[in-house]
Amino acid sequence: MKADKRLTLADIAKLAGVSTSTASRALNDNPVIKQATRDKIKALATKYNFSINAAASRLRTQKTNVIAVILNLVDHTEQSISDPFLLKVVGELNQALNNKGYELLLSNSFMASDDWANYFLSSSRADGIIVVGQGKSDEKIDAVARSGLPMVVWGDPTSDVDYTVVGSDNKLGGYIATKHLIDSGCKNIVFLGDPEHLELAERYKGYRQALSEAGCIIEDKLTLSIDITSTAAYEKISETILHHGLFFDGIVTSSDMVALGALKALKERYIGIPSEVAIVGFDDIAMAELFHPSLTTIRQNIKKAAEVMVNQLVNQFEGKPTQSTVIDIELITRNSTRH
Amino acid sequence: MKADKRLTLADIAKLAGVSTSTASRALNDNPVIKQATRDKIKALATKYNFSINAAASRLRTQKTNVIAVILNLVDHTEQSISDPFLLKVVGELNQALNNKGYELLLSNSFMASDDWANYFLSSSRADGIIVVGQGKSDEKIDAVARSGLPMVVWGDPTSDVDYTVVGSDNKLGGYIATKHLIDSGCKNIVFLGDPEHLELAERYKGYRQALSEAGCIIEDKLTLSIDITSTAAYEKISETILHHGLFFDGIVTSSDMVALGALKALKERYIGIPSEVAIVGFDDIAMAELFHPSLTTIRQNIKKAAEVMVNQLVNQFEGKPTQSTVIDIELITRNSTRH
DNA sequence: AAATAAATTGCAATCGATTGCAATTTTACA
DNA sequence: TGTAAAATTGCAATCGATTGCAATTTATTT
Repeated sequence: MKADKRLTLADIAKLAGVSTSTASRALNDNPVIKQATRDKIKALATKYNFSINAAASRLRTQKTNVIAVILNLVDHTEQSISDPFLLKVVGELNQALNNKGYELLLSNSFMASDDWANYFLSSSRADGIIVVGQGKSDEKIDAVARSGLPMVVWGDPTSDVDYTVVGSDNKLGGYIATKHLIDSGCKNIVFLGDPEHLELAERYKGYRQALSEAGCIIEDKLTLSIDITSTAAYEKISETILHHGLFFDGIVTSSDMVALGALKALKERYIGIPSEVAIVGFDDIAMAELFHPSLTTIRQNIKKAAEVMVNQLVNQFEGKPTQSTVIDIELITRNSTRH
Repeated sequence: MKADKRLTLADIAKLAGVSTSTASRALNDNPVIKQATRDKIKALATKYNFSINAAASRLRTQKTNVIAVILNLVDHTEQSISDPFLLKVVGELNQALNNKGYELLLSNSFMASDDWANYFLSSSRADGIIVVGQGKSDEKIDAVARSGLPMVVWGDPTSDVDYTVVGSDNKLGGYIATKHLIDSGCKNIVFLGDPEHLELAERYKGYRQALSEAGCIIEDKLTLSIDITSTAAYEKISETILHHGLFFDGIVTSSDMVALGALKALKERYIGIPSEVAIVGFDDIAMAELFHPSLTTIRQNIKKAAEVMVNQLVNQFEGKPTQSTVIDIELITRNSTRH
C-alpha cells in the first residue's frame, strides 16, 4: 500500500488481459461486451479501487455530469448568504442532482464576475446552470438565455422572460398573506420588502390587489423597502415606529428572516403580537414554528422545486421542451396572526 | 451569433498568428512570452469570449483546482442538513475557496457511498477534500487519512487522530457554557445532546468538569441524549418534563437549533426563561439574537475556521506541514440566562 | 464440413491544453 | 559586420478514456 502510482484504465485492461476499449465498454456496461467479461473487469476495478479519470472522460465525451449552482445574490447584501432558506435550496438541489447522477458545483455570483455562462459551460466545467434568485436586474441571466445554453432559474415563474423559471406563485403568495391579515381584521398593512426585486415585485402586486379588493387605500408610507435581511428589517421597523408611531397593525414580509427581524423590533417595544400587530412571513424555514409567537407564513415547497428544476434542466440536455413551472404554495397559520 | 462551434486554444492561436504553445503560455501569463504578444492574445481571448477547456487542462496538468466539500451527516438524521450552522459553514468555505482560486464541489456522505476519497481524488474530480463533521465514527475518514490524500476535517481539533482537524475547542465550550450557568445560580444542569458524537463528547467532558469543579453530583438523568435537531430537542424536553417533572434549572445544548427546540417546549409549559430554567446554545447562528428571549450561546468563528481549513489544505498540496488548529470560541451572553 | 451470420474484441484516432526541448529571432558586444 | 548570448516562439509528445470501424472468434444453418 505504498507506491500509489494511480491506476489507469490501461492497467486494468492489462490485468484482465483485454484491450482498453473492451475495458472501457465493460465498465460502462455496454451490452456488446460478453457478460462474463464485463463482470470480470468490474470485479477487477473494484478490487483495485479503480475509478475512471473524470478529466479524461469529460474531455473525450464532452459531458461533465456537473451542474453549476449559482447563488445570485444582490451585491451589497452579502449577508443574505446566511439566509437559511437560500441554503436549504442548495441542500435540496444537491439531493435532487445526486439522485440523477449529477454533481453540484457551488458558486456565488460575486465570483465568476462577468459572464458565468461562459465560464462554466464553454470551459466544460459544467453541463448546465441553475441560478438561484433572479435578483433585481436579470441582464446576465438574459445574456445566458440568449446564448441558448442549458439553464434553469429559481425565481418568479410568472415573469415574462425567455428562459425557464421555476418558483412559487409569488403574486398569489403576496395576495394570500395580505388577505389573511385583512380577514383577521387588520386595517393598515405594511409591505416590508424591496418591490424592485423581481420576485418581491410580484408579491407586492398580490399585496396591492388584496388591499384594493378589500377597498383599502394603498398609501405610500405602507411600503417599507429594505434588503432581505433580518437586520435591515429590525432597523427599519424600529426607526419607522420611532419617527411615525405605530400606524400599522399588520405586516406582510418578504421572508421569514425579515419577519423575525421585525418581530424583534416589535417585541422590544412590548407591542402585542398578534393583538396589536399581526405578521406574516414567507418561506416557512425550519425555525418558523419554533419562534414565539410561532410564525404564520407562506410555505414554499423547495424539495419539489429542486426536483422540477433538475428535471427541466435534463430536458434541455435532451432537447426536449421545457417550460416555466409554478410550485404550490401554502398558507401555514400559526400564532403571529389572529384567526 | 449562430453556429457556436466552441472555440479552442488552437483557434485563438490561429487568429493571433502564433502557435498553440505560445497562446497557452500567453494566457497563463508566462513571462517567457513577450509582453506585447501576451496582451494581444489575451485581448483576443476576451474579444471572442474564449475560456480554456477545463477538462483538457486538468487532464494534462493533473490538477483540478476543485475541492470536494463533504457534509458528513449522521445517516438517520437527514434532517440536520437544514441546520443553518452547517450551511453557513458551506457558505464560508465557498468564499474562502474562491478567494484562493478553488471551486467547491458539494457532496453529502450519502452519495459517494463507500469511499469518497477514491471517488473524488483518484478520479481527478478534485484535488482535496474538506469533511464537515466528524460524526460518531470516523472510520471512513481514517481510511482517507491512511491513504495520505489531501484532506482537512471540521471537527474537534483536540481529538487524537492522524489527520488535520480544524474546529472549536469543544471541551472548553462545554465548560464555559456550564460554568456560566453555575455562576448564575443553576443547580441542576442538563446536558442535551449525544455524547457519542465526537465533537459533543468533548463538550460533554467540559460540562462534567465544570460540574465536578463546582462540587455538583453528576447524575445520569441529567444527560439527555438526542440527535442534533430542534425537533428531537423539543420532544425530549416535553417528554422528560411530562414524566419526571421539572427537575432541572439549566440546559447546556449541543447547538442553537437544539436550544430553540428546547425553548419551545419550555415556553409551551409557561416555564420562565431564564428565571426557572436558563439555557445556553452553541454556534451563534444568525437568529440566536432574534429569539425571545435572545439566546446566550457559544459563538464559533466559522469565517476564520473556513480560511484556516483552506490554508491547511493548500499546505498539504505544497508539501508543507499541517496541524490541527483550534479556533477561538466566545461566550455571547444574552437573555436566556441570568447574569 | 463449408459457408454465412452473429457475437466479441481490438486498432487507432480523437478530445484540447500543456511543456521539455529544439529552433529561430533579436539584442549585445567586440 | 560577425558572433555569442539572450529572448521568443514552435514542434511534437503527452495526459487517459472513448468509439467508429475493422478484425477475429463463435454460433448457426445447410
